Amino acid sequence: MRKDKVSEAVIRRLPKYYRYLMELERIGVERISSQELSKKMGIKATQIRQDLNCFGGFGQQGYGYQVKMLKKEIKDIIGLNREYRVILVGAGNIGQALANYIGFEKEGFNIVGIFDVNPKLIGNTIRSKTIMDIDTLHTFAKQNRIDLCIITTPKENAQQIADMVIGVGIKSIWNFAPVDVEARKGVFVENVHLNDSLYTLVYRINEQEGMKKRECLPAKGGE
Amino acid sequence: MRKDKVSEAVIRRLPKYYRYLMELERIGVERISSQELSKKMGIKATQIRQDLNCFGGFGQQGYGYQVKMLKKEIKDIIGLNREYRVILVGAGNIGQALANYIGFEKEGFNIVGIFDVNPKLIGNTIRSKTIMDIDTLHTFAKQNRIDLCIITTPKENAQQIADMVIGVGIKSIWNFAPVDVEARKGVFVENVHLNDSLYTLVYRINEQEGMKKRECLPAKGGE
DNA sequence: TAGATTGTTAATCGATTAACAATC
DNA sequence: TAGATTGTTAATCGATTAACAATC
Repeated sequence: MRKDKVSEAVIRRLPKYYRYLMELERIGVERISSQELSKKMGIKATQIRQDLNCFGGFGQQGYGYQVKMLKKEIKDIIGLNREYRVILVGAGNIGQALANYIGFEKEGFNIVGIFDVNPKLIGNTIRSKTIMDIDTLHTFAKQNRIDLCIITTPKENAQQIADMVIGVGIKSIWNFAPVDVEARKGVFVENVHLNDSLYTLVYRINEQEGMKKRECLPAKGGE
Repeated sequence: MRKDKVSEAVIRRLPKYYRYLMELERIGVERISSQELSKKMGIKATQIRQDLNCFGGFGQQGYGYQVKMLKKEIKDIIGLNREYRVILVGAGNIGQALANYIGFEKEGFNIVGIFDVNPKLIGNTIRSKTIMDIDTLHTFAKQNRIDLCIITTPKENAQQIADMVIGVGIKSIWNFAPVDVEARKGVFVENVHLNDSLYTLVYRINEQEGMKKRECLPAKGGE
């Protein structure tokens, strides 16, 4: 049965389920129990069942889950059963990489406009899409239905771009600039923060080394 | 006082603190209270104090925190007070974007080797670093001290590359391939999963729309 | 039917938040 | 000193996990 509110933690796990189910389907697995899936994914079976039951009872007692069906369900739940019209603002390193990445297109994300300020980039094409002058963004966004805006500008411009595209009615922003883009209620922002990701990794490296040197653990019994 | 174990949640917030403190220092703010910082960051003041006290008492009662000092402390805690020698495997779209991004270099991450299988890429240079044949990776990694390996290969090769670099003693992996790279204890892996990030964003878009259509909320009192 | 495995309730665990004494 | 704000303990909240009845 459906839960009244799906927690952030569950939402974050949905794409992971999708990923594993895609792979299982690809290698021809027909059914899987929460137990088996648990072992593969490294999370508890009971959590899997709990998570899935936020959206419906997709399994069958004594049998498990049909991989194909469950994958399809999760695909629908995430919203990958439709197409998305995407614009990308900032055609630098990361912008170009994302525009070139065909994985997104395969899942229904179509880049319909690429924008930049740099005159050297304007007019160039990425996968047959012309990079347009950022001054034309406002008009373009008004004239075309756009579902999602990717921001890959320097951090100084990110919020300004966000405000502008929100102003013309765009409801979701995938931000790669290293600032937290803010938006009014009803607009969805996902801040990626690659730096942060790297730093947590680096923290762990040093945490271990630090243990020895710093002796920061209050001795808690023997060991 | 230092906590015996710093939770994952706290670790994930450290780079965010660092980011905000960098900005505060840049714009010339000398001191800040947990209350003010709370407002800026959108997290509770009490959580900030709780978090910081995992590592030490950096504040002063009745005054707050010295921005410069606290930034320095967090920088040290994360481990950004030293240099890292990095190799990058997979010089495709994302690999090139990361190799070109100077932000990492500024924080002490030096790319000392770039590798690919593609003969068309091998020999090319990215920021004056030559792309080398992946067959030379094993020898290279043995002969050079390397702190971190960035994997930007297709998903099919990611685990294999990981196993190899772990085999020659590399202790941390920043993986961009859309699979969960596994590693033995003592090796740190950060799986980035850009797709997952996009999908959670997309989920939110549809969640809202879904509300109306599906009527999945059990009516809980009025409204 | 017997065996397996789900869906779901209840218990546990951990993280966030409130409250306040300590102290600058 | 009085006011401000930390550091820290205790309370709350939410997420994970265990347990088991339901059922295929």
